[in-house]
Amino acid sequence: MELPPIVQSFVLHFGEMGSRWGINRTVGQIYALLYVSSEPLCADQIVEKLGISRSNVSMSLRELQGWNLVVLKHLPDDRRDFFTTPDDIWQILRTLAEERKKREIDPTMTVLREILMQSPTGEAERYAQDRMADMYGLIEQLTNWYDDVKQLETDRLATLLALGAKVTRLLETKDRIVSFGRGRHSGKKDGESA
Amino acid sequence: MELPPIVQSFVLHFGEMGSRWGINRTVGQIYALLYVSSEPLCADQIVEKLGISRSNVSMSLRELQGWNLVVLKHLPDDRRDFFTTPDDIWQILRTLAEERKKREIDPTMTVLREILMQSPTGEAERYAQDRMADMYGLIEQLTNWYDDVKQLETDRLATLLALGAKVTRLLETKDRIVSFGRGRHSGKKDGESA
DNA sequence: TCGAAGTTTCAGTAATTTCTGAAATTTCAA
DNA sequence: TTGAAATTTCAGAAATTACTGAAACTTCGA
Repeated sequence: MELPPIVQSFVLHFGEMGSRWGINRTVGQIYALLYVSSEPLCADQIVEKLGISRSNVSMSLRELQGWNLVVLKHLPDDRRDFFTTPDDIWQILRTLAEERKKREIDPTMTVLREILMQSPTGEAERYAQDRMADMYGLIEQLTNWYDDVKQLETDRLATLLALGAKVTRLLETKDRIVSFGRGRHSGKKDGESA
Repeated sequence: MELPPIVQSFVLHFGEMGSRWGINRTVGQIYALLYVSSEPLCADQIVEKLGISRSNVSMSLRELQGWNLVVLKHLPDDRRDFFTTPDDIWQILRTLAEERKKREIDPTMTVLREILMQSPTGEAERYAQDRMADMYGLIEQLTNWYDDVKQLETDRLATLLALGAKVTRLLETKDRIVSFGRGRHSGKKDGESA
């Protein structure tokens, strides 16, 4: 592997973390390399920089394309494919969230839906189904929130993030204003500060 | 495996999904089984229900304890450990978020911090470091938000979720009120509706 | 202290996943 | 068409991860 030390640490780390993130070492390394490269790279350049086989690079790039995490570029008068990652890191985040949801959550929701359609035959099944319904409900709340928030433009999303838990204070303010306008007070207590 | 069909589908699904979720098949199956069981189970009961070796159960339970995903219970006059999952599914969600952050994000932030402390020696390194700084900054925003909202009580968190992107409309309302109070108008356009 | 019940450890094996090199396929200019 | 460049496929090898059974350990009552 022939890389500047800074880049090398980053690439090796992504390789090691790969398994925790649901991708394999090579895929992680290639992604890291593309992410920190200012110019798009072709497969043979990746082979050279990472010291892995051509076929492994080919398969890993295919997998990254499956995740929509890489962008193809072409140079004039050059048949080779060149690869980069999107410049906009928020876009990368959105893609990652979408793809992980697709792989890690959607299949479970499908299975839960199927199971919840069946009628339980005994007490144990009834209890199990109730628990699964709880799980289904919670995930549904989370994914509804996600579907809602993912539509936001980046700067609004950033505002929302920066606000964090303070939003609840805002909510209380609104409650007060609204109930004042309606001539009555909400029952909520209101003691929190900074 | 001797289980009601509904429970069996659920358990097998969790086993299959395990690899995508960063746990192995057995760990996934055991967790699923405990989650849908109304009573705590001891290791031998798990062996029997899932048809796997005693030692595998022991190691997998240990791993689940490492994730803080199981609760130990004891019966009077019985030395055996019995295991369950917490009843409160929001608590499970919090634990899961915390542990995944610890395993999937924190190590990367440590590596990024270390790399960003070094001085780049050339143009390529400089570019790479800038990209890493972008990544660091984004993850920092996300984790700050997370640290903030994880403090919320469950019902407030649920309110926040239900609100979703509508929060931005609330923000605009507040902007209007505040700027009205200060005797001037914000520059933001305001055309969005339901 | 003994021994029975329960649990964990660990070396070896099984299963799975990743990676490679060689062969096959695609693409495109001449 | 032909063939050179680029890419993909895939069977098997290599590496990694998961699982088991046997032995070791722990706990606690008698």
